[in-house]
Amino acid sequence: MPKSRSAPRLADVAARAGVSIATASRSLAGREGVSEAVAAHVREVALGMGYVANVHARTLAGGATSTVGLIVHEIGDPYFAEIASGVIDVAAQRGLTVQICHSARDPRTELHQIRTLIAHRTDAIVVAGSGYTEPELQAESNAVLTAFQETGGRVAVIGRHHLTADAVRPDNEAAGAAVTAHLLALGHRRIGVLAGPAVLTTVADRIAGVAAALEAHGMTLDDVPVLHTDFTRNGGHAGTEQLLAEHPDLTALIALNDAMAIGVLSELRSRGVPVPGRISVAGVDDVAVAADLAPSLTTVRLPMTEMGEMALTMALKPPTARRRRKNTGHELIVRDSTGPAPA
Amino acid sequence: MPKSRSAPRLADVAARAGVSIATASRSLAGREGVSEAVAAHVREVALGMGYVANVHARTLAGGATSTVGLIVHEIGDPYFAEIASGVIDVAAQRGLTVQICHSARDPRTELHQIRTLIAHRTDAIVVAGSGYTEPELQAESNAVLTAFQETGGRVAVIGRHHLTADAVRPDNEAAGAAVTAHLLALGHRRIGVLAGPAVLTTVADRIAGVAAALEAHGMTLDDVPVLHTDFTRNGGHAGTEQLLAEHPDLTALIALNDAMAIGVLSELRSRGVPVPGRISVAGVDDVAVAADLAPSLTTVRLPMTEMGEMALTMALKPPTARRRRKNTGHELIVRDSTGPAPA
DNA sequence: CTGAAAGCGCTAACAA
DNA sequence: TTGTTAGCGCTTTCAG
Repeated sequence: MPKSRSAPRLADVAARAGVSIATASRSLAGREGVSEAVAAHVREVALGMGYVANVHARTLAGGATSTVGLIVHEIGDPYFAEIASGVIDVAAQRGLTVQICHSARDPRTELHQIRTLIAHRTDAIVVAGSGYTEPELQAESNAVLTAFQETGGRVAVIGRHHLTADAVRPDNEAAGAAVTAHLLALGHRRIGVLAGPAVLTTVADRIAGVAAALEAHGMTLDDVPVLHTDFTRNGGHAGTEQLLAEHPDLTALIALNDAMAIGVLSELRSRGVPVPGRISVAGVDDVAVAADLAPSLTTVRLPMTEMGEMALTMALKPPTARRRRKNTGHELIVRDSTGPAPA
Repeated sequence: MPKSRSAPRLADVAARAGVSIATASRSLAGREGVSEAVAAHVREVALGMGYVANVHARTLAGGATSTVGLIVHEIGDPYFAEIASGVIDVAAQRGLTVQICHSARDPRTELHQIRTLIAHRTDAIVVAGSGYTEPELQAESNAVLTAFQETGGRVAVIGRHHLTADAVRPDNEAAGAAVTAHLLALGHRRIGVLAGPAVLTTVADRIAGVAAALEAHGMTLDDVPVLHTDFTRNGGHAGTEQLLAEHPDLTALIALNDAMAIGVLSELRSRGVPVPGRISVAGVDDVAVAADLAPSLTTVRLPMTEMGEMALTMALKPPTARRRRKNTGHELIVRDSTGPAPA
């Protein structure tokens, strides 16, 4: 790290301005108890010297910290990139900086990253990756985060986690139900579901939504093939191949996120299968490019950027006795990738 | 920030282990001068107490910060998200954490973010956003970064910046030349260029490549309309409209990044213009979705993830007397959005 | 091999 | 209104 020899310190500013470091500190922090004239002078001197307070010293001394942590599965995934964008903007607005870590969809890595963030004494931690259906997988993370909160740390999660913290809850079940209902309304009955790992609550919840919509039409989940693969483009790609091999008569494919849906469309196109003429395709999330695919993708919009904003805003609020919970909205976006079931 | 009362400190570990804090520190840091037996015991006690060193105290005392900074224009842009992914992975591999800031394509904001990162005493700073053609716009940033480097900080930039630092240089000019040559080879002569803000070096360099390729065919930049709009999907969208209004006879459109190209394709599709039948479209970057658009996008691949990896790796190496420079490769990826010029 | 003690730069009582 | 001073938790000489 920088051998801070030579980086101007508060003491240097104080000396140059001819005041004590206490006065300098107050002036720079804009705190009470300094004559405006002196304060202005100090600020000017500091500016002239290019003084920037050492965040570590400030934090250690009990001043406000200034960083928050964000854990995503993978920032290259547009879903998380959009959430991150929201988090970063809210943070910047409040003079905070964001540390981003990858959990790589692995609970052990997630735990490790949580520990890292805690070591950095971030003011708050936002866990944006999906939760896990098995509580044991997050038990240790929960213990660590609970301890963190007991010492004054703030935590917010996005999604359904087995973590004791405030939460932003995407309408996953409603989203799953919405696409399914849409397809059913179009007359589809032979529907295939491409799902991510069953261990993710996001996947489980969306499937629950699918089931609910099916039941409203007198069907059950047993009537539709559900394939669990990676929650990525490749998962959608490979899954389509397998699903169609086993069920060549499917007329619609639901991908439980847009990344998978993109893989589905790609696979279908390379096979020359008309969409939606022969098979309709729908996703969930409404990532930015969904509208630009061809055919444009029917999906359910989840407000990712806003979810990031909400999560950090929530985390930064004074804690309440009870955990807060905030549901997102969702909106079915019908585009060109879905159409009536072929006769 | 966490009222660290109750978060175990080194002193607590030392007390519990029955040693001095100096010994505890050495043991935990794996430093010389402690009997292996004692060291092991201390580590065990620390683990048992869930002890995690306070990064701020450690940094203040002269240890390494273990965080690096990354400045991108906007993380929601896939180009930067992919770079960030590379940076984060390399960082994680070395036990470092990454602070990400948005510069929003504004030099003043960039300067502010650089200051912020320096205040955080990050070990290194990676500036991933494009540079500016006007040196004055980055003069202050350069001064600040130079001072940072003089105090031991490390800096690497991606792109052509007026900043004194190691640099990863995307083959922007070659990329611009490659798409242009490709289109010319297909017989196109009435080519329109959709460019981002002229003030960005990325844009300037890619245009220079376009010019070079044109000249190789006995043409010049004056023979093709160049429109400067936003370096985003919307820029491509709006730009297409304007360019076609003024030059209805164009047979090919070069967008200087894929985000714009996506906007171009979208606009063309909504107008019912056949691509590439009537107009060919090409981009630059090869973001992940380029292959999944319809028609799939002809573009030039720049290894974004790898660029992120290279930049941080470079920044983390011991500094050399001369600035390092590393060029990326590039590869023309011909897909379905380009075809022979209509007769 | 181990411990005591002096800071790192800043904030926040407490004095003046 | 301003200055003095005691830490914040850790690393690192310097003694023992």
